[in-house]
Amino acid sequence: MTIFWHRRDLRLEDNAGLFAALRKEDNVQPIFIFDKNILEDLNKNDQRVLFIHQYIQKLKDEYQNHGADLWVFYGTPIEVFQKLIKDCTMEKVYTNRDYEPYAKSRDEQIQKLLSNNGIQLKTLKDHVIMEGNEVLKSDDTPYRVFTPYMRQWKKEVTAFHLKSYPVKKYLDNLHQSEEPTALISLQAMGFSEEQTQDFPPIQASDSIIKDYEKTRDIPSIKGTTRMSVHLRFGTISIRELMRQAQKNEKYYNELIWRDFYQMILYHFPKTVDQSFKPQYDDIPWENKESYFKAWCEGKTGYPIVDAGMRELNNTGFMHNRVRMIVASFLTKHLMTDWRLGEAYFAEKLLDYEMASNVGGWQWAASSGVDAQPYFRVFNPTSQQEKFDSEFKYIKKWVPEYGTDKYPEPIVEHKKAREHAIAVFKEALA
DNA sequence: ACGACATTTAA
DNA sequence: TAAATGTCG
Repeated sequence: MTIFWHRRDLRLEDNAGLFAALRKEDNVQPIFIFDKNILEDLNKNDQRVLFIHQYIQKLKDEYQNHGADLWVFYGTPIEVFQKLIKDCTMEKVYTNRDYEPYAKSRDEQIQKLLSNNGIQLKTLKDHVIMEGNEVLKSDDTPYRVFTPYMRQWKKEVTAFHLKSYPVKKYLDNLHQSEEPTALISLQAMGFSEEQTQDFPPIQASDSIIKDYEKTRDIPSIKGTTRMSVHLRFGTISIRELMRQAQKNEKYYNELIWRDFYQMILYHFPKTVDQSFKPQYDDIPWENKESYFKAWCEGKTGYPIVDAGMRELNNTGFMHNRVRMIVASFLTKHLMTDWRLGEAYFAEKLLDYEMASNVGGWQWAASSGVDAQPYFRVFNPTSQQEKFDSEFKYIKKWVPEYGTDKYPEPIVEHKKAREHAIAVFKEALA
């Protein structure tokens, strides 16, 4: 028997690792593990667990339509594989590569366990178009600036990189099972079954892609594809989306940003909690609790910031333009450590992707790769005038804006800006 | 038996 | 896309 291990690739179609397993082996048994190491740190109403559970059910149904079954486990990966090694005879395990620090160490451990038992672990590229070491500078070191990276990426990409893996042709090689196993319930894992947030459909709208550059920065309209959560959990294939994105270069480039940040996290895993530019770890963040609380609750007195934070708190999503505004506000106006903001997003965002989130926060804090310079501070008022001039987005999330119930600004823009620039300048001198 | 061209395949 | 394989006169 050959095991195929689903992780952040919760789909049958155009799945690199599943394709490789099915083409080269027969008797392929797919599995998924609800990983206790990850789940134990989450709130019990975490909507991501619900999202995964729903798509696992769908995957299981799809496998069953082909006479097979998805085995779903609840435990740590090590425990689960120890049990699998005991219970069935397997020669190989296939899976798709994951570039996050936890995933890398988990996979190293599993590889050791397997090889001690004479089992091979085969990993494939699936989550990105170009992997960490595929697009390098001429001196073979990784790019640190997006634009030259993107140029080189485009030079190297071929139609073949974007081609779908025809998994369907080989589904006969799935291990056939007469009676399907039950799917563990959310309740049994200590999670709520109540869906309080909407999950976007797996469908990038063609009209959104076509008009992307005209509408993507306006948070009051549906101008972005909302594919992030599906890319995060692999319910859509990046290759398929990239092919669609070819219709609009701006959108296509945004997806290259995703490869870029995945590549950066792969090469520089320390950036998860350390500044990419080390001197930025000397910045004396003020981390004033009342400011952070006001930011989290959307009560800063800056309506575009507050609207964003309330959208996040209510829906698990925030429009990308507004993510940049609130991140700049927290790190610069409120002089709060970007790690606190990053952690808050990590807790709240349905589409949370470590590589992009860390990259984005370090960009805002000016500490990252290709970051904005520290003296450039978003002006929340002019951002609002530019991107929500009619207060549509603000009115939706901050209905009391303009009444006496709405708070006064907790900091004054000009003073906060000058203060931040002075502190950054001194710390970096 | 050969080159020109078409089709398939690779991961 | 580029290499390998297939088809045809």
